[in-house]
Amino acid sequence: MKEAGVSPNVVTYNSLMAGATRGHTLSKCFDMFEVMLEMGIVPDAWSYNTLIHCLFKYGQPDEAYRVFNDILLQNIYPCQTTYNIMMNGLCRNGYIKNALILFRNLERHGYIPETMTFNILINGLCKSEKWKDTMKLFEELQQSGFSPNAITYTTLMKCCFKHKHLRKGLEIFSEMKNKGYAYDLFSYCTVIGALLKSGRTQEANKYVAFMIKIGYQLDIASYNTLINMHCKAGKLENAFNLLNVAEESGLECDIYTHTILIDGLCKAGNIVDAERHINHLNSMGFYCLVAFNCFIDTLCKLGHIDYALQVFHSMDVKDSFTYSSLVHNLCKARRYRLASELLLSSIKAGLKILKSDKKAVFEGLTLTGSVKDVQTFKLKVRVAKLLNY
DNA sequence: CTAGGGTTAG
Repeated sequence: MKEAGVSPNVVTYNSLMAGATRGHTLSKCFDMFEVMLEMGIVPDAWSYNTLIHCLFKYGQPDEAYRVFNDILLQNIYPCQTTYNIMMNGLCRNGYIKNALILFRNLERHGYIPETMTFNILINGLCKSEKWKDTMKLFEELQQSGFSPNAITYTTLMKCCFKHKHLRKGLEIFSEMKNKGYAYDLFSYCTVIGALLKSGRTQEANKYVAFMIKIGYQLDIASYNTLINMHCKAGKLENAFNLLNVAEESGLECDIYTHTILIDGLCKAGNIVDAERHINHLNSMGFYCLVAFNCFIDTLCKLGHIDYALQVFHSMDVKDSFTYSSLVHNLCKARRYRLASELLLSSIKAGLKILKSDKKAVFEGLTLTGSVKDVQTFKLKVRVAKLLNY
């Protein structure tokens, strides 16, 4: 543009800011905003929307809120999108309450929310495990004059599946189909994924058949779902064949693809290839925590707990799955002392622990340790929890 | 410029 003698305007810089946000750089987005100011170009609502979105996306809710307040003081009027971005950003940074307060305040000032606004809040409520409030808002959406769409239904379904309400989730899928929103690839992947996870292979196959019949252009996420289906059935060869099909159609496999295949290899008992695949990923600079978790869990189940511990200690990042697999399997192997130490470490790391793991450790210690040991351990757990909250 | 899908433990 510069060479052609064309001067950039506000739209040019808005585009650059949006691109920077997608390309994962907060600083670049800011740079573009500043260059725009230096050039004497006046930012518009779009510029601020993008800036606010970028700040939320990269975990700076306070700054985002400051920018929002700044524009209220200027002559720039926030639009529907501004408010949507605010509510979405608040939800994603753990401020669902504030998002709802903003929503209700806006309503009082005559703001009419659209389907997307509801979807943002429904998603936020789902993620913060508030099922009743979620359904209340869903009711509100239906009475608002706007209609729920495929995104609304998929969000609700995923929330059901996450909380093991498989039947309720399938009911929502039926409702969605009856209302004519079923021609949607995302919703099929959600349903199939949930069925596979709960071991309902037959039903999963049924929906896969529907999905194929509709004739969607499959993307990598849907291929991952199908590859997972073959892995769960123990048909590794089919899984790898499908991987080839995906790659031949120009798709690039991602971290999910690798993880699904590694888990498939593990579950098929092929720990040699699973480890090879993990090392291959590492050598390319990918650290895949979930794949490590699958590997550790399988090692434990096959009785190689000490090797699992070795892998565990070599890991830079661990999560509740990593700890839980080891704690559970150490208990099964009656190695309660070590299990209790790991359980304590995970609490200290601020991770969520399973009731079943805690129970197994307590019962194991009670069975094999002295009463004093058990009491000391309980005290340590309590202290660790207090320090976390 | 903003909303939904796909991977692991129990």
